[in-house]
Amino acid sequence: MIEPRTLKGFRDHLPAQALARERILDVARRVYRSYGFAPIDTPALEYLEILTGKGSEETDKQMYRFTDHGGREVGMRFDLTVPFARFAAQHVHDLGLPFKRYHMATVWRGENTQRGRYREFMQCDFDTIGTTSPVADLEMVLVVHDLLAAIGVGGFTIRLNDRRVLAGVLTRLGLADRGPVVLRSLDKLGKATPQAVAAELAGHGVAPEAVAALLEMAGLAGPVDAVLDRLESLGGAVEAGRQGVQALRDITAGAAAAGVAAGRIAVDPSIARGLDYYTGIVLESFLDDLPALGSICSGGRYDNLAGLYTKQPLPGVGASLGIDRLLAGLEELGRLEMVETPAQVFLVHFEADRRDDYLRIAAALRAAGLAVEFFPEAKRVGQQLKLAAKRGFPAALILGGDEFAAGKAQFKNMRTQESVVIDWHGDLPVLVDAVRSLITALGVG
RNA sequence: GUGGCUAUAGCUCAGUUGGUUAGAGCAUCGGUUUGUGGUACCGAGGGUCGCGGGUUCGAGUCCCGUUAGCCACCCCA
Repeated sequence: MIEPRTLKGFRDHLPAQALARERILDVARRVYRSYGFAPIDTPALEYLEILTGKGSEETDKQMYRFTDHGGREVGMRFDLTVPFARFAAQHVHDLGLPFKRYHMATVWRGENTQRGRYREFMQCDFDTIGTTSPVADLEMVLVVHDLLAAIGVGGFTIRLNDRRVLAGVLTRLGLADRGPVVLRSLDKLGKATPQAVAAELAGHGVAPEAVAALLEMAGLAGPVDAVLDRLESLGGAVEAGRQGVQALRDITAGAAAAGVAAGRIAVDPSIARGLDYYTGIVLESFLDDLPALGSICSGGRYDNLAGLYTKQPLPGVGASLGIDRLLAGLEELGRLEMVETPAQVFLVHFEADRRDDYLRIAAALRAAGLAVEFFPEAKRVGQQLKLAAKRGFPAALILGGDEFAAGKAQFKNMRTQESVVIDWHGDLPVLVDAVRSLITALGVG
């Protein structure tokens, strides 16, 4: 016997999880489309040279790579941004600018696993390229907001920052050339204590007064306007800093104008984002009830997406929903509805010799847009209902010899165990209409 | 990739200083009930104690390795 098992960091998805996942994907698709983002897809496998060199050495090390049967060096995509850069460089002429796309697909990273961190996971990216308009930045924030609200994740906070604010403060502190190191340390705030981060900064040779200024900046919290005013005085003397603060003012004001509740958005100067290619606004979002999970949706603005593949400058802004991390979080919070069937009606197989009647009824219900499962065996009714209950069916339709004789049917609400008798006189459309309205009344139509 | 913790039935766990045929609850399946599920009663299946090696008269229990999970670093969704 071969032991059935899966690779470290790779998982099976059982119906309850897979249904929850598909539901979120449906919501994401709907929200992205509602802003005009169009779907694209790219291959899972690319030439190695396309994928390497864009990220850090770290990502190169984490990439799954091999030599294919034709002797080509290939790699599996580890995010959706790099393939999109290649895609954009290759197809700009057909796309026209600005171009908005969404891409929901699996990516692979050979790194160590942890809760909400796997080696195979799905990302749901959306980006707008070919425009530097602040409207596109604002739209990114709005999409993230609508997305998390529509998924129903509970309380969440979108944390905003702007790379230029950081740059301004760093320049004023004489640390402009130490950017990456300093930002990486500041990015740990929230996970590590301020003292630990201060010690780390000092270890990098940052002067004590600069450490104090950086920690004050990163620790700023509270009302958006107050934070922005303080940031202005910390880094506004430098042009980049001034621009960054202004951009954040624009976006927070625009979000409010678009109807986003004030508490959903915060300006958090400690948000730096590891990836170096962000140049303007950066964003991370957290579940209020599980901030330790990390960001479930992150993004930002970049100056030039595809510089490696084309001379045409392609600025853009976009974000990515980490659906697997989000699912891990929602499951931990007990906020996932664990239903094991996508169907609405369980049709009990009561009398074996009535098989064709059942098939006719099921077909008519399906034609009316209802999802119906017809049990394949004429087993005991109790057993069939037990299975239906376990699977989470909202309703069961029961027709035995008595019902057929009287031209009736039992519609059973599986949650309350209450039955309604439908009098359909053997007239199929009447039965279909009755079932459909009962399903609608249950709120699962 | 580095370090720490963990690993007994599908799940949650018990298992006395190493000592005979490894237990419980829940879940599953069958029956009480050839027409009605989450309760009750009866019964059944299911474990080479993650895997491999070592110490020992004897290992679920001790040691080493390995695989997987969790946590921290790193990085990130």
